[in-house]
Amino acid sequence: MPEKIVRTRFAPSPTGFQHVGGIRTALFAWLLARQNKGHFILRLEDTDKVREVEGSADHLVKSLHWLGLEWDEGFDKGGQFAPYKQSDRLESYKLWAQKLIKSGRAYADPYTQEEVDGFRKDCEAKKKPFLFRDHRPDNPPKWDGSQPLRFKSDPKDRTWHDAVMGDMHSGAEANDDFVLIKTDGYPTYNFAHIVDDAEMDISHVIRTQEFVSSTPRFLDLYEALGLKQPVLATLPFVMAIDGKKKLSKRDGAKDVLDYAKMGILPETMLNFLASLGWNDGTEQEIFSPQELIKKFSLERVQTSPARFDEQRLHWMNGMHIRALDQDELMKLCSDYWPNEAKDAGEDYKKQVLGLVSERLKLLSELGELTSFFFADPNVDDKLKGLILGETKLEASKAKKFLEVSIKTVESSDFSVDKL
RNA sequence: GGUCCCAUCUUCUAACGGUUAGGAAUCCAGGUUCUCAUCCUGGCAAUAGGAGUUCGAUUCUCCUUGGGAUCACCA
Repeated sequence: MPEKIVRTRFAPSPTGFQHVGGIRTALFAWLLARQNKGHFILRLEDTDKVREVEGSADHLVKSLHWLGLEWDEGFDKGGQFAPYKQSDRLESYKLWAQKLIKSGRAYADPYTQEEVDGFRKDCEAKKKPFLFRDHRPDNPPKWDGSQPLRFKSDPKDRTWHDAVMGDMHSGAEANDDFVLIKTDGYPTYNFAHIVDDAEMDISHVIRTQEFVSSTPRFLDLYEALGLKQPVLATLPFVMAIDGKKKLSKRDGAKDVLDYAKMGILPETMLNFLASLGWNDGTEQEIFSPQELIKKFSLERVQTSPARFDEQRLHWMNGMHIRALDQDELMKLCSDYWPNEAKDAGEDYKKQVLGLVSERLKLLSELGELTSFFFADPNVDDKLKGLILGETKLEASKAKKFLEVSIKTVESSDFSVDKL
């Protein structure tokens, strides 16, 4: 039997920029696909029209391009299972929904929003967990799209295997009747991603921990739809610097392209993100993208969360900068020269770069590190006046200026305290 | 509150049930380099707590504690 081809996907929703946590998920999915000569698919999960942010898709494409995480099929370039944008796939979801209705596994939710909220509050007051299925209507109306379509869950104990987390289990409480199709006609994530993964023949679903608690529902849905479940791989969170919360935009996570602006190299970012939750078991710390592809394995992914430590990122960037040859570095630096250097010749700049490349951690440091190579220093007139009694500094006087300065410094008590 | 996940230095992490618990970032002390940086040497620093299994537990089991996630017509 031929080994099934590995097909992984990255499926963000267009709600703004990509932060490094999301990118790490993309990276691991990409690594797995590349390692197995499989396909990496970029899908856009744009079913929440309220949260959608203009320009997100372009920004996403730009971010992945910068990192070199190229995809084989995607919402912007098509492919065998196009379209790859959920809002273009509504017919598919309706078809699968009809199947569920026919088999008695989906029903129209007859309640108003207020009624459901009432049920919920009731349970809260009684300190009981709220389960929609306790309010399942006996004779639901025929679904006409004006009501939410709900999944009729099959609550039971479930066990499953996660390629990273190992054996997992959950009780029947984890299953409930969730919404499949909203009243705006769009499917929910819970429904849409299952349908898409199946139709796009995704072999490995890689995502972060927040979905663990919904996994029993996904399993329920696979069963009801008669679909084979893909390999599930759950990644630990990338935590914010303070280590208290998963990294998120709300708590100040940075746009991955901000790191590009700072002069973090893409290979540094990939290396660093890979090191957050994965290592090859040796003491090697610096990996090229090619080495990552070769050595990555889901089995060696951690189960515990890691913090995003920028200090370590900067160190790693220095290591990657030093691994470049001067010509490559020269090319990358082109946007980072100080204003003073705009009239300087390439050869001169190259020499300057040679002098500072050893100490560069971020390309954006190039300006302050080199500006004095391109401009005469600005000597404070007041200081000159103080020492020489005059403010004009000609070549003949410069020597005297320095001599006096040295004497002044030497004769003073040049100690930390005095300073 | 229900359900679920997690737990080694400050941080990222290594350790077939047997190691003086290793490496890396940071910090400190030296050395090399006319400065800085690079580089080299050394140092500080951890198995959350308690039971159990075992000749032996960072590793397996249970409890406690702590942290996190999720309980939406968001993903």
